[in-house]
Amino acid sequence: MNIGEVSKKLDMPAKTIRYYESIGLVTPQRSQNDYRHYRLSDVHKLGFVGRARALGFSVQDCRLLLALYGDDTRASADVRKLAGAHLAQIDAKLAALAAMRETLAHLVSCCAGDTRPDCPILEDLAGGQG
Amino acid sequence: MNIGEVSKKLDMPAKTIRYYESIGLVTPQRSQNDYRHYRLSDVHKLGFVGRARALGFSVQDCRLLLALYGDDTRASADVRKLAGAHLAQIDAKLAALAAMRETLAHLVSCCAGDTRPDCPILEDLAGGQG
DNA sequence: CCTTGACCTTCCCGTGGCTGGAACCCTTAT
DNA sequence: ATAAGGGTTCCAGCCACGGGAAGGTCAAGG
Repeated sequence: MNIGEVSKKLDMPAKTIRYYESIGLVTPQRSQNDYRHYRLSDVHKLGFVGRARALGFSVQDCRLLLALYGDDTRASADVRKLAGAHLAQIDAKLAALAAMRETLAHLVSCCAGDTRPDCPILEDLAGGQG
Repeated sequence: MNIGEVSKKLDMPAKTIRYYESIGLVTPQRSQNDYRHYRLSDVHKLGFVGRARALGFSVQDCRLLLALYGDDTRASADVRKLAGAHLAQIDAKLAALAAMRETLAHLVSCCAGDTRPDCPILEDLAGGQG
């Protein structure tokens, strides 16, 4: 398969696929005309990476996950540990975002939103906690 | 005030303060020795930006907010609109993150996490929905 | 045979919001 | 004289790509 076909099949930009090759994540063979030639196993790997990325794993994590996936002697504990760490990160991000959201929602609800200049949002940003 | 003093006072890296100058967000005067000299109003602006950033506003948004802040004839509706749009973005991010979290948490809970290689996390990443 | 158009290639720059580091200047104290 | 602790500039790098230029390749049609 050429890169365009893979791109369609996986709904993944060709640019992204080339990028993954450039960082040594999924390396296809080359045809005589120098076109990238993706075997089924390559396409499979790219799909794997795509799903892992959709779950928010970093590309580095994807590299590790791919290595674990290809290792028959892996311990599932290693995978779980990686995923658990990522989960913790997501939780932290969620907490931070939720806190932001609360503060911001409160400020927005306090703002009249009319033609007058008085605005508690700006006042809060200007004054800090005062 | 020199940059170091401002940095300490606002708990904001000097690098960041210089960056904000480089993009024309907060521009201090210069002393004779070419050191940046921050007046109270500059420090105030930087604090404003810091708090807006902590609420997740982009630097571009900060620029707009600063402009609104400095405009006596502003309408609070404009500020509210900006903040509301940002709030919607946060909500979208929260929803996406929460969905990720659910999927990932489920997978993690399904994984034995022992020395055996069998791992539903990898299976899911490999197989897609199958 | 030539062209058209769709594909592919490499390469370099830009994104956002900084951060790290090198190489150098200024001030003060010892 | 020198050392410490400010400050300055500029360049590079981070992450995970995306845009776009300049050019090679392939299949179909006139």
